[in-house]
Amino acid sequence: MGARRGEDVEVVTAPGRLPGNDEPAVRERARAIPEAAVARLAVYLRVLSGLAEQDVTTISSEELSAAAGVNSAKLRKDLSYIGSYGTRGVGYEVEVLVDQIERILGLTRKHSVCVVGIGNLGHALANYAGFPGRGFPVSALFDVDDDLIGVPVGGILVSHVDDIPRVCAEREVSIGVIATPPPAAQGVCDRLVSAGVQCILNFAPVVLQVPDHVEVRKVDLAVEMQILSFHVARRADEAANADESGMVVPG
Amino acid sequence: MGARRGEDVEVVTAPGRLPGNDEPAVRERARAIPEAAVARLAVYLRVLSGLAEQDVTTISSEELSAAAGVNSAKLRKDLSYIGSYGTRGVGYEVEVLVDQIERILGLTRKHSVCVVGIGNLGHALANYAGFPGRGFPVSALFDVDDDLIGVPVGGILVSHVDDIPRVCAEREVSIGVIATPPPAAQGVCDRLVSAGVQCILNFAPVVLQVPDHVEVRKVDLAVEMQILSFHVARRADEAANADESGMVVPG
DNA sequence: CCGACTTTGTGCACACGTTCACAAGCGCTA
DNA sequence: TAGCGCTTGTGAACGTGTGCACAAAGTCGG
Ligand SMILES: NC(=O)c1ccc[n+]([C@@H]2O[C@H](COP(=O)([O-])OP(=O)(O)OC[C@H]3O[C@@H](n4cnc5c(N)ncnc54)[C@H](O)[C@@H]3O)[C@@H](O)[C@H]2O)c1
Ligand SMILES: NC(=O)c1ccc[n+]([C@@H]2O[C@H](COP(=O)([O-])OP(=O)(O)OC[C@H]3O[C@@H](n4cnc5c(N)ncnc54)[C@H](O)[C@@H]3O)[C@@H](O)[C@H]2O)c1
Repeated sequence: MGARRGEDVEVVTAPGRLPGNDEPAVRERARAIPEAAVARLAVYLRVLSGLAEQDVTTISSEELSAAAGVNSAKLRKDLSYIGSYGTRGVGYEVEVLVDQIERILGLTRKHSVCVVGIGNLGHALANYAGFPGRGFPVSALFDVDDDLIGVPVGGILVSHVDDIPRVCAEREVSIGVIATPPPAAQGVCDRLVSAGVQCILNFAPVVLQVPDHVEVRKVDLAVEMQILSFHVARRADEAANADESGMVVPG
Repeated sequence: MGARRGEDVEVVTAPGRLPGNDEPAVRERARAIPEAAVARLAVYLRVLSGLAEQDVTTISSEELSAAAGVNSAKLRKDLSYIGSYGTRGVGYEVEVLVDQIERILGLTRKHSVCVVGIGNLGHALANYAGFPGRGFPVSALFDVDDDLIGVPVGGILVSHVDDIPRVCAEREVSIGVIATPPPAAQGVCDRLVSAGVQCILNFAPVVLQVPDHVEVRKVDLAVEMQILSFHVARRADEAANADESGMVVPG
């Protein structure tokens, strides 16, 4: 290994210098769980919760992976990131896995959520029973529309966006959901950040600029649609190519 | 190159044998665009459309990448997958890029969308102006609730799920959006698939089983929240570790 | 107590995706 | 036309994620 090519220019990776760069994700501790694995753990957790309700007490990696729609080796590797809680020759205890995944995902602590922008989407989110049911109580709603302020939606009164700092502090909001029109999103984001919210879920189709310590995830339906569209197009292309090149003309 | 290690076991990649395996994604043609790049192309497209409206005619990879929130090298590589449409020393013509990305994403063709499950979320989706605005006209709505059948939502009458085959064929639906309660999702999915829908966007928190030729994307808000929760927890852990190990106790 | 059988946990190789760094190419100026 | 400065396009290194295949470790029947 090493100097395979003759012109290695002493790549030293600039030890600890790097000015204001992007911080890919993890640097310090090597024992980090891959982001992709975290997303899957959340899925396993949902499947396992369902199984627990059906009084299933034990499950093998093969069965669980089928239910979660993944490869069984991947499932075992994912679970290995959080520890060794299986019994060889038997499988995993459902309850143990639920507890351990919840621990790793930080679900032992409740995370209060606020929704900003109580329009079509905001209403649906505020009324969604799936959040509180999974440890994410919606505890504050915000909008700028005077007709909405003070109105109860899903059992919670809508506050004015100007009150974000106070209300978020009082109700210990740790996750902010942005469901405003695109032009308002960055402004709302800035307010949330200065109110101390460190996690943001953004539905507005804009790229948010945030400081390094804030985690943003976005849900962009148009992008999802376009990815689907791409696959349709690619498939059509392949079919066309197959017709042209490979296929023997019948007759 | 070649036999670096002493025990090369003649890895021949089993020429064309592979029985009924999973087909990871692409195999045949090497000139495939990475999935991750496709998602970003959709984002670039949105940014570029905004620029075009502001009469920006030319943009460099540096500027565009900043606006899209990615590394400029990544942006250039992404664009290189679709061809060479830049001018060295100058940058890219906005209009050209828009056209080319739309071509690759298959957006030259309109993709009719249907929404199944017109509850809280389904209403929001049916009323969402962002879909038709981006080439995805919502052309059919379905539910099982008799009180909803025949009612107009967002200008379209709600049909009964039993009519999925007929209505989807008539209106040439190519993308199905599932917004039903979780237990109904798989059934709805099966109906859509047998009606010939090949792309599905699923909001119900369940793992859908579909044939190989159907493309499914899921939007799972609880999973998104849990990923955010994980990062909060990890951050808290790191802080605690830093306190314990490294930091000098003051005083 | 042993040996057969089952399933986990993981080392390893490969595939995919990201980033760097720079030659190639273009426009502009003299 | 030659030279200069700028930006693209990409080869190659690197890092991350995936999947195979198997040893390790357990259960269970005899
Ligand atoms: N409706 C959908 O199904 C859907 C789907 C995908 C994405 N989105 C995105 O979600 C966002 C909301 O969509 P919608 O359909 O609910 O829009 P909407 O117009 O129905 O609601 C927007 C709400 O935000 C409020 N608002 C405006 N400016 C604000 C500000 N500065 N601070 C706080 N609140 C403010 C408005 O008063 C309104 O109540 C948009 O960005 C949209 O692109 C919506
Ligand atoms: N509301 C949200 O913000 C939100 C967020 C994330 C995920 N989801 C998920 O989206 C789905 C819908 O959520 P919602 O809040 O709109 O629920 P909802 O109960 O308001 O609406 C569900 C609708 O589906 C219809 N339906 C039931 N069975 C059906 C069937 N077999 N075929 C067709 N339609 C059927 C019902 O009549 C109802 O109109 C759920 O799976 C939910 O978990 C919702």
